[in-house]
Amino acid sequence: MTAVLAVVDLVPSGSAVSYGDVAELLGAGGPRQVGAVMSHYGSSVAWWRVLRASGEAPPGHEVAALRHYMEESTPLYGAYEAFLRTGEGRWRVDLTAARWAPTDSGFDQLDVISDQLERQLHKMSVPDDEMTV
DNA sequence: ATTCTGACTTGCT
DNA sequence: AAGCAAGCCAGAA
Repeated sequence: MTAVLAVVDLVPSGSAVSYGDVAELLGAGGPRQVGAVMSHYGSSVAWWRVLRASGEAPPGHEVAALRHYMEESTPLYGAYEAFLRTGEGRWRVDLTAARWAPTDSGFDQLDVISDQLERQLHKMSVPDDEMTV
């Protein structure tokens, strides 16, 4: 799960990714797994930058998320202002515009993260004496 | 081992 | 646009 959180940390302010994107970048698991992690440990990171593929904020946190989106000027659709005031109306994050495209350094980070994850999955501990293969 | 559940997705009405 | 069914993956019961 630390892997998921690590990926979320990579997403810059003003942009976002879907649960599925994270799973893909991670090269393991699926959207539901990412969602599960976020629901339990998401509070320690910028959770609002991970949302449904449709652009809807995480269930039960739409108001808090919207405040963040407005602060970060994340691309939005619809009557979000009205929603903030009255709680009525539909709105979404414009993922086609906000979706994060990993930078070069970002890819490097992702490699490291997915490596660690895989190692963890295989439950393989690296012998401290020889790591050369 | 089997069944259930969910901050998910996609495709089809 | 909105609802539904089926896939999907892991962890919990």
